[in-house]
Amino acid sequence: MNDVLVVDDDPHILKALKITLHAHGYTVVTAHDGESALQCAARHPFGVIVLDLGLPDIDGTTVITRLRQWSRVPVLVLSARHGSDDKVKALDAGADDYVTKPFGLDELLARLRAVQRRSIQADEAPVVRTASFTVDLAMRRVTRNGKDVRLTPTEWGILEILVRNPEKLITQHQLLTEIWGAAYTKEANYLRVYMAQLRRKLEPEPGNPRHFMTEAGIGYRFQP
Amino acid sequence: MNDVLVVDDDPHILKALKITLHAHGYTVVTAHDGESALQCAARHPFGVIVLDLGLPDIDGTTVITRLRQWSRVPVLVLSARHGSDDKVKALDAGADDYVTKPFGLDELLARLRAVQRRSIQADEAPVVRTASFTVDLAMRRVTRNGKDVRLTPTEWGILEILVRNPEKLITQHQLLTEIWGAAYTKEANYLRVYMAQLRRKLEPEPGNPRHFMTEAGIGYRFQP
DNA sequence: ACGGATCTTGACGCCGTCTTAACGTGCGCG
DNA sequence: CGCGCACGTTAAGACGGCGTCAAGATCCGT
Repeated sequence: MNDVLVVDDDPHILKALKITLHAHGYTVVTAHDGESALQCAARHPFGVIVLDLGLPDIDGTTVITRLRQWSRVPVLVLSARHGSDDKVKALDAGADDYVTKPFGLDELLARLRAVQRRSIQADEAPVVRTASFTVDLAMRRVTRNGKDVRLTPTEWGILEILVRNPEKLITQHQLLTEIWGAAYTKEANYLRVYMAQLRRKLEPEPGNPRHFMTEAGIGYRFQP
Repeated sequence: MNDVLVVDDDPHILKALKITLHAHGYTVVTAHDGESALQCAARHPFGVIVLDLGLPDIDGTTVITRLRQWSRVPVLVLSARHGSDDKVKALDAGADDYVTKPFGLDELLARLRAVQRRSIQADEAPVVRTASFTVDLAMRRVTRNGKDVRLTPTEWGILEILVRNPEKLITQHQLLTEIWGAAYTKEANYLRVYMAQLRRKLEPEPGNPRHFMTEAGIGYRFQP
């Protein structure tokens, strides 16, 4: 859902936005008029659409209206016009935000984040599922076979770090400093104790871990 | 859900907004600083909050951050500062839109409509029922076995935050800062006293709580 | 000013969590 | 083959948080 569709008839702005957004981790698709923008949006589900109001073929507000007949994708409008009439029309047509040129790129990025955050919240909670248990980061809750699993604060701390970095190797040093503080980097024993408890509570076979893998001498890795 | 909370320290702007919004069908409540705004928001579910960044007591961005710890109500920020740094901070803290003064009233109204339209899907039932009691957030009333239960202001404050976030774990820190203020984050004792009172008034078995669960070392969770 | 409700504060026993240590196991390396 | 290292497992004691109660202190309406 990090795909963004940028619609503008000015090739310079288009190129600048494409480069900037790409540099910030977005996958960018561009369109230069309203019709192709609508077709693009219909063919591919974007996380957000950046739309210039001054398009050669159809009015930008019309684009929003037609888009809103079947899609709820967040739309951020760009415009050179400062007239509040245009803003009102675009927003009431279904736009989610409105930025007038010239604009700061960091402001645009912040508004993009704000607009996207809302649509994500409306859609789904940050939940991580595995074959044997489910972790709900927002609710701070772990479920296994439909039953809640009771975790102590330390257990949850470790689980959260691992689960937020799936497939990624987390060093013992990282875990120890994050949970206990920088003074405890030598207490690898703590990790062994708590990893054993986590596995006993969450793994189908605590002796043969499938989700909490240990990399000897380095750290641990969470496998969804 | 047409209630709007307007937060501004300038009484003239406050009055002007109140009149204008009221003329357009909104029910308006006003606050003149950050603390009272947060308390207002905790006691009454608003459809949208209009927040000026320049408040006398706490930074507007901080208000948003604290509000976002337990509420998803749409927030529209007003500010005299054109600097994009302020915009970025406010938006990333969780604001939904940002308008710089001076602004057109019709633009503000349009942005209000846009912000509210998005949150419609997320709107919540104002009354929460459990097996043993019923909470009406709008009426500020708790019923048990058909009888009204009398709650003190503090008891209600805690209950409301918990009930507005069903299933979700609320940290002691969140509760203490929202009810007593940021200076009381060490007084976990208060929570124990009031949780005991809430359970005595609402739980079938205060000793074996079924709805107000405590997560040792972290906080509390409301179970409908 | 008075009285009741509400909030603050302290003390106590209980229980869960953390810490720590000891022991067993598997693996690599000399 | 045996030694050492890292890891897994377990258990016991220390520690701190939690629930509970009750006694002041404070707020508020009459």
